[in-house]
Amino acid sequence: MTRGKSSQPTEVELQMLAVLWELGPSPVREIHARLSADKGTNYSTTVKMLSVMIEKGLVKRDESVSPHVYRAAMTRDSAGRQMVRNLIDKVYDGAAMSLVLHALKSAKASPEELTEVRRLLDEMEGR
Amino acid sequence: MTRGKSSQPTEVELQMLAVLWELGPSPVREIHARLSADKGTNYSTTVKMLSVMIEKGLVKRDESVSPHVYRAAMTRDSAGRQMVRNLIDKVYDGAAMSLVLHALKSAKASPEELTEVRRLLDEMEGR
DNA sequence: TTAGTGTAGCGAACATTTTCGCTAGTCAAA
DNA sequence: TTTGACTAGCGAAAATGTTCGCTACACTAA
Repeated sequence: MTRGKSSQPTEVELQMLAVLWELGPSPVREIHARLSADKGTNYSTTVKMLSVMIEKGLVKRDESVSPHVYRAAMTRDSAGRQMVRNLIDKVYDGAAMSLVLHALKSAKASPEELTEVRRLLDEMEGR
Repeated sequence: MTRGKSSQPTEVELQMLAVLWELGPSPVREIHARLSADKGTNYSTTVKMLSVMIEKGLVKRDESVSPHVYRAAMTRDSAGRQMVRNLIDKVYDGAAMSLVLHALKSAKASPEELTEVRRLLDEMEGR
């Protein structure tokens, strides 16, 4: 039971979560449809992955309805925040701004979004 | 389906790279010293990891000197950019700004850094 | 009832990553 | 030359992650 480490979702787990974030709570069938579309994996694989993820607490399941309904245990935002924090620590050695710059450069942002970033900057500078 | 494969460094590989980025080109001995300090792994493990990473092209080795000298094949910046791009795709579904906002929020930025971000924003808005 | 269809789960094969034991080469001090 | 310390590398075990085959149960149309 030496659990306790808040490990990041693995590659496939993340793929799974992405589907769930996109579809919202769904039965295996639908999740699998999306997954097999770009990976061609077996239905059993999807079921198994889901069950592994339940054990890890990454997804929740509603068993009260006929085809059980699965949903992501965390929102896209909170997973994102967690992974950003992780990336900042591991790669940028805590220098979050480096990551911000990289992200900005790899983006095609709308004016509204840029305005939002600007607003947050103002806030941080205490204006 | 041509799926581009940009296999990200694994957990331990990233840890290794981080040490290399911090120390600069170094012999195994020094790399191992850092690593075992926070992981307690064996010397052989460090050597092996390094050799695996050479095969994957993640590190380079200078064999012309007595204790061979290893260095990261990519800079912290370029690895960072790659991983940011990956994170944006996988988690934020292409919405880079969401990541920027998360990163900003988890940061304690210096005025200089904020100014730099602002400058980049101006540039992007074509001012 | 029975055949057929969709859902759930288990255990094991397989793949990849991480760890280490053991062997061997080099170099220099005794 | 022998010994001991350090360096390098190989192969395989251990750990983790991914895939699937096979079984079983529930439901419903005939």
